[in-house]
Amino acid sequence: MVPSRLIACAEGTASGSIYEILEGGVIIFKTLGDGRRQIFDILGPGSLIGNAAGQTYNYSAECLTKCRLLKYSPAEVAVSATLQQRLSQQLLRMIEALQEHALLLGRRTAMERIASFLLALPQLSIRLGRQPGEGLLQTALKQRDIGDYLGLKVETVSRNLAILKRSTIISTGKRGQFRLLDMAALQRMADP
Amino acid sequence: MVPSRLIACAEGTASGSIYEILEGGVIIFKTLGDGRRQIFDILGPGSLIGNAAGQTYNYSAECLTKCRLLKYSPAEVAVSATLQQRLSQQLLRMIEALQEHALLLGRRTAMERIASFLLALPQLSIRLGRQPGEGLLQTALKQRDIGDYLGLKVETVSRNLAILKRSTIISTGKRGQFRLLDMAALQRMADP
DNA sequence: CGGCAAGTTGACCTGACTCAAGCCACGTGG
DNA sequence: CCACGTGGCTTGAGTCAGGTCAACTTGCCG
Repeated sequence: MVPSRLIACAEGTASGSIYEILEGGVIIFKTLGDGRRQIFDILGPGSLIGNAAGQTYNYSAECLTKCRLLKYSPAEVAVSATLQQRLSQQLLRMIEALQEHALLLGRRTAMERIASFLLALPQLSIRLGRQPGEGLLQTALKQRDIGDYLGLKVETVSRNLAILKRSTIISTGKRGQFRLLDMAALQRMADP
Repeated sequence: MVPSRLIACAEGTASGSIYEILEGGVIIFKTLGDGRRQIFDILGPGSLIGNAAGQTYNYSAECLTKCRLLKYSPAEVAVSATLQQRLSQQLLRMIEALQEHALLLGRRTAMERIASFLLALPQLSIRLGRQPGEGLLQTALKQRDIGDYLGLKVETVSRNLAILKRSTIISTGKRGQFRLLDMAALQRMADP
């Protein structure tokens, strides 16, 4: 068991072992030379990180919060049928998510992206941890992270959230807390 | 063996069987309600289409040109170890490609996208079929397709290609033919 | 209470989109 | 073989969504 705070694995690192998230949230991303960052997946407890077959990590992973990871060695992976089963299931889920995300990044407007994100929050929130209360969604993502996930700048995220708040489609509590007041409206804004 | 011209499988169609491309090129994409289209992969001979384990196709595939496909039934897939091996290899390749593509769509400028695309053309061109001559790259993609692949409009693609031509970094022949004259410059433009 | 990181807001800028017109390549039929 | 039609490419002018820059506020921790 590996308790970890920050970088789980850097781009280009030799792989083979995989990690299971026991607690906490992890973001999967790539960075460009000049610091531009694109997050393409957000994982929670139960998810596996690292490609068993692959030779090197082609991406970076970082814990959003303190989290507990369980490490499986290549040898362990090789003999465990259930582990392999889970890995390939997760691969499929990841492909599906990435395809949807590519559509979002390539073809949706800022507001459509924000609305999609908010609609996806409930599942994400569940995956990432405790909900603090009825309908109140908690996320460890900072607005910069949300921006890097949606291919937008912080200011754009903040502005669009402000618009949604002003039209009482959502409301916000403390840091990273959202409440979806009008799902139908969000749905309408997310999908043309 | 299934000779096919157009739609290979529509979004939401029940799956189970997979296809191998014997000849021709296939694009993998999703479309938004109002027609916005995002292409996320371009496949050539040797590639497999369709997720074996999945229940439904969550994307569309379309032949770029006349092409020949080989169909495997779910039963065939179930018993063939080599087929399963190839499938999971391709899954990994696809994830890697999708991640790189998400970075491109979310964080790169139009010119960076075009340059990246041109640099990737040689492999793509090989995958998709014959090269007509020394250094001359042929693609069945129309500029609209390139745009839909890179998350850009046709006009933007055309304009940026024009800039590259004017600076003699590339030259173009007939429909869909490119010649890369200054790879180093492209490299510089693609990666910051 | 102080200090710092995160979020908000305004003013301005610009890269990519939109709209529109014209051009070119290619296939078809006379 | 050429005239014509059509779909794809090019180019210009103008617009606008989202980025940039900068100041200010808020929340969070000691």
